[in-house]
Amino acid sequence: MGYKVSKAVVKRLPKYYRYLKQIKSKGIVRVSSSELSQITGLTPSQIRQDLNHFGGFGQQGYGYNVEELIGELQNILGMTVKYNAIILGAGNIGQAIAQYTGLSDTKFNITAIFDKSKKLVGKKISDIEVNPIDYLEPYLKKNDVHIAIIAVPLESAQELADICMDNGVKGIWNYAPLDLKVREGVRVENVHLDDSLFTLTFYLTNPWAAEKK
Amino acid sequence: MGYKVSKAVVKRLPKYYRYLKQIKSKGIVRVSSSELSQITGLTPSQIRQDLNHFGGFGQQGYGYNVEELIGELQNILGMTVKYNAIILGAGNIGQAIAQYTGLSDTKFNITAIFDKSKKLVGKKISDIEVNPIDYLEPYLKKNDVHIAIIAVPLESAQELADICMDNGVKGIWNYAPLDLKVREGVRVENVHLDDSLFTLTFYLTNPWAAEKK
DNA sequence: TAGATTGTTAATCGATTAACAATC
DNA sequence: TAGATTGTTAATCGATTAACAATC
Repeated sequence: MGYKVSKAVVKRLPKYYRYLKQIKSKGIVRVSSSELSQITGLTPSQIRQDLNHFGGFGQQGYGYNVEELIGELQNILGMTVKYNAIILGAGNIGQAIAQYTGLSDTKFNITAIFDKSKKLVGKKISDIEVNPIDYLEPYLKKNDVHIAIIAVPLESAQELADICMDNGVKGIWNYAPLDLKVREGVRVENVHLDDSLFTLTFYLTNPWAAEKK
Repeated sequence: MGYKVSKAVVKRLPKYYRYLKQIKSKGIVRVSSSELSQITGLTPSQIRQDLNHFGGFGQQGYGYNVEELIGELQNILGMTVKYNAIILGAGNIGQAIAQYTGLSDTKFNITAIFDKSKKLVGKKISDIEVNPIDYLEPYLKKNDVHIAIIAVPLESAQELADICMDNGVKGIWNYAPLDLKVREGVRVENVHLDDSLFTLTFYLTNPWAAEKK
């Protein structure tokens, strides 16, 4: 703890969390790295290595306490921190995110939604009213917003991201199909849906390329 | 061509495609690996290595012809192959995918949408009528469906995926927050939205972990 | 032709896996 | 205590980067 962690490790953490929750729902109290290996498909070594980046959560001869490990992962993943987020773009994607209920064991908090379309402004999406996009900047100045979720078309994405970054936003969850340019200290996570589809059609088209693992 | 390609390489291909389209729209005709390096942030070496998995598309002393390389990437990524896809789940995510216009330079083709909710059945989403989920199996038997897009809740995802795989579907684009179990020869691409969000909150919560690259 | 830039091999770096001593 | 399983170091594997000869 306190040193760099490779992106490969970070991307596996939510996966551990997901499987542990599943295990817990079956009433299982303890789990070993080799049991986790069987259900996740990762190696026991890798699982132990990954977790040990953040602390020794296991116990020799016993394994890991499921509930305890879930708690640790919630801390590690920032699920216990209150983050205020706003959604830019109230189209299907924006609405889907606003209505997504899977974040209920999280302190993640959507405080406002903005859209430029007059048709959508004023509409309520899971109890949050859609604001005109002009209100974005004043809103950011008045409120403490940590994360901006960008669900607008390609054209306006960078411009809106800039406004957010100019006003203290430190994390961007980007659904627009481009790589946003961000300043030092700001973190972007991209959800490039079409990239993902193309990797699928790639493998269907080139079965010979079939990945080693 | 004809041997295994690592997943890391495959994931960069759509990125190349995206940047090349952008370059082309600026009227640029040729590009070198070092120019591509500057705009993508990847190294020239890596770009040349990646492309050479699929053929020698460049020319010494010249670089790459932008339009030609775009064409090659379209072939490689399967954009020139006609794939029939169906969407399972007509909620926000399903609708967003059905309405997404970014696939226009693709032969990718959404032929049907299914949902279990009576409220949605019969509704038209970009000219495609939503069918009841019971029609899924007969539809698959009658039509040639290559890809199933799973945009249903966690609970029904695996069951529906099984029906699809039993009836010839070879690719699954999965939006449900679980890792689907698939049989030999079937390819899944997961879009785990919450995993993505958690990697974002992870970095905001643990700035010391800030990724090397 | 000379200059530029590729394609490709070799060197380096980092991530995964294996092994094992520590210990519950 | 004996058995199990971790935490952690060492070995292996694979991916990235560097270098350079081939060639347009």
